[in-house]
Amino acid sequence: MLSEPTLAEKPDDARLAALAKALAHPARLRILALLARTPGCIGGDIVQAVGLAQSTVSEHLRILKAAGVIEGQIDPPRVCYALAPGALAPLAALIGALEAASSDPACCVTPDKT
Amino acid sequence: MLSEPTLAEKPDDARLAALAKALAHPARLRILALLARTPGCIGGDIVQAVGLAQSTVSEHLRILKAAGVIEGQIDPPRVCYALAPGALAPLAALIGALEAASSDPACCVTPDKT
DNA sequence: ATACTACTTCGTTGATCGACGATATGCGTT
DNA sequence: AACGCATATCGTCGATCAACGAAGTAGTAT
Repeated sequence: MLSEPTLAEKPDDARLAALAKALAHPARLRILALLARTPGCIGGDIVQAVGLAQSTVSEHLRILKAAGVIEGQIDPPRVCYALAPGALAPLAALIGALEAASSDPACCVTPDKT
Repeated sequence: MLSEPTLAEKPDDARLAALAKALAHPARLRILALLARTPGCIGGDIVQAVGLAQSTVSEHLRILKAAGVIEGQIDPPRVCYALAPGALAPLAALIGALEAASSDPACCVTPDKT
């Protein structure tokens, strides 16, 4: 008998949660904003702009790369980072759907008790 | 002398990061999806749909409320939950801007070395 | 008053995160 | 070969997260 899918049966949720987690730190948002206005940023420039230790920034960049949000092209000894096209589209679609649903005026209709 | 703002001087980043963090768990995404298609959900229904312990779901609901993503209307002894209109608009705007920037073909232009 | 329901909070546990300095790695230059 | 540069990784520490069962809280019904 088929039951309603549990949490573990919705891989999309885990993927979207991972995307959201990549954005869930101010430093990573700052890095993304920098890459948005300066395509092709060098790691050292990012370290300067963010104001954290080089190893910390490197870790944040690693997290963003692992989530597929940015790409890094090696130009030894530097790495040239850029936003990955379309990487956030699934999250954009999710949030768009939630925003559309939240505008529905039928929220919180309490059942008639008479 | 004014320097480039550091991380701590961009409160928007922290707020947007907090919004993203609220979405950074599959269970919370599942709850939001449920509320999107069933406005006005009772806590007990959410517990059944998510498949976690009641106290765990309560904690996730608390996190979503604290982030302002959902609202809860008390109808004793139940609570009626719904998506908060416009709560994710700032995150939608951020992601939209990043997506627009990532489509820019000027990515990773390496400086001419001659 | 008590009993029940639904939800919130607490305490615990193990896992994960984010900061850093120190160190390792890979590449190009000399 | 050695050196320098830029980046990646490691180890550590304190903080935070997410799961649970148990206990607490608030409102309603009897």
